[in-house]
Amino acid sequence: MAYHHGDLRRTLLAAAVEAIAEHGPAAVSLRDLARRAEVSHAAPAHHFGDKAGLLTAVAVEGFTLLAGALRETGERSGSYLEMGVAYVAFAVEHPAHFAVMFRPDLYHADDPAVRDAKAAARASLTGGLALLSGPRDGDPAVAALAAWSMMHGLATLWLSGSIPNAPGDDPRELARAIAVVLFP
Amino acid sequence: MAYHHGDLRRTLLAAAVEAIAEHGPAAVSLRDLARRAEVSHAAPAHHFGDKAGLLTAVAVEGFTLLAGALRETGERSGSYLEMGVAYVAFAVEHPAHFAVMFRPDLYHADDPAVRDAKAAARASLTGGLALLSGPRDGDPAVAALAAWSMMHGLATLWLSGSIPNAPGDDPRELARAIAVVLFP
DNA sequence: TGTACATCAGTGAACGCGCGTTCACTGATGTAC
DNA sequence: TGTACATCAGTGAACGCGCGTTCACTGATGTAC
Repeated sequence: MAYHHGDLRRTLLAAAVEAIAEHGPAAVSLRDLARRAEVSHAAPAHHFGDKAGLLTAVAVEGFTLLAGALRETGERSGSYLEMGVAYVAFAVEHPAHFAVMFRPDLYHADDPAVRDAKAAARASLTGGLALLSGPRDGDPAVAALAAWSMMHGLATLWLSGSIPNAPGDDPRELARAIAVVLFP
Repeated sequence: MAYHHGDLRRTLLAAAVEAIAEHGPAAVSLRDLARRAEVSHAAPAHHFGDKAGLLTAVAVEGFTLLAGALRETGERSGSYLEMGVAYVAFAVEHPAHFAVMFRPDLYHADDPAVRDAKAAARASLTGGLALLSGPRDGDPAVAALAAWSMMHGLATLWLSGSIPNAPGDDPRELARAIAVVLFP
């Protein structure tokens, strides 16, 4: 094995995502990541400084992925409802990122990279609001918060296993069904 | 100080809620609780067995409180919408309980007491659906999931500090506003 | 009312473990000449 | 093409810390008689 790994940063990040998916963000240890990546236990600190630095990188990656998925879905489908479905799909497909992103106490939330990525995701989301067809009465900011809350809540409940009697259900289908209740 | 504390179990539970509110459920240690309660570090294990046992007790208390608040609000107001507001109010007033309740990986989710308390909360919630006035088209189970997701999502986003530009806003008011979008 | 005894809540010392952090180091890589 | 040197990624030993768990114990309480 080479002394220089080549892409240890990316490897460690992938190991972190794997570990978070298994045991949650709080249970991640730098030594465990080093073990998974088969490097010395001091190597992760070399790249990320500390645990919060590592989770910051995960959060940045998460918000960037989410922003991209939302924007892409909006452009492709032209549907705000489908953007909501994409939000839930992102959470289900990237549960580790999702778990970190909304735990700002665990990472350096004031890091410029994470602020930028978060802003991009938010811009994708609010930009999609214009796709809602027809005139709606009421504050559009309230409608946006309603939609965000609903999709975020469904994703959270699904990931925690709280939604009953739906073992085979696809969360994307559930998202679509409840989104129709909100925006018939 | 008396050798027998008298109500150490309750004291430890209160200390746990305090510690969880400060550092999250994953960061709780039995030794820290003992320190807060000013007892020997072996005492908590005597009462709860282990950390999961302690968090099980917190979850039971949380679901019981939530079930009571929902039922009481439904009976008093006769409004499904106000029950949704009460859900968010519970989360904001009992953030530690709320944080534990939906992390079943942290406690003994198959414990009968927690199953019962969870079922009671669910019964309060679904019972309130009957309060919705007027005939609604569509599956009532979908409408219930929509409402639950929305309120749960708002609570989660609020607690994580994700809702922007609303420093002085009362989350109960936000809940009421977005609930109206769902059930005009 | 008093005494003996069972029960149980809480103690405190001891253990081994995994953790984050530090630090002098070593091996690989790239660049200047 | 060859050599010298700077840079930096990763090493591995060492440290102190807080943790959960165990276990023989002790002090308080309640009950039987």
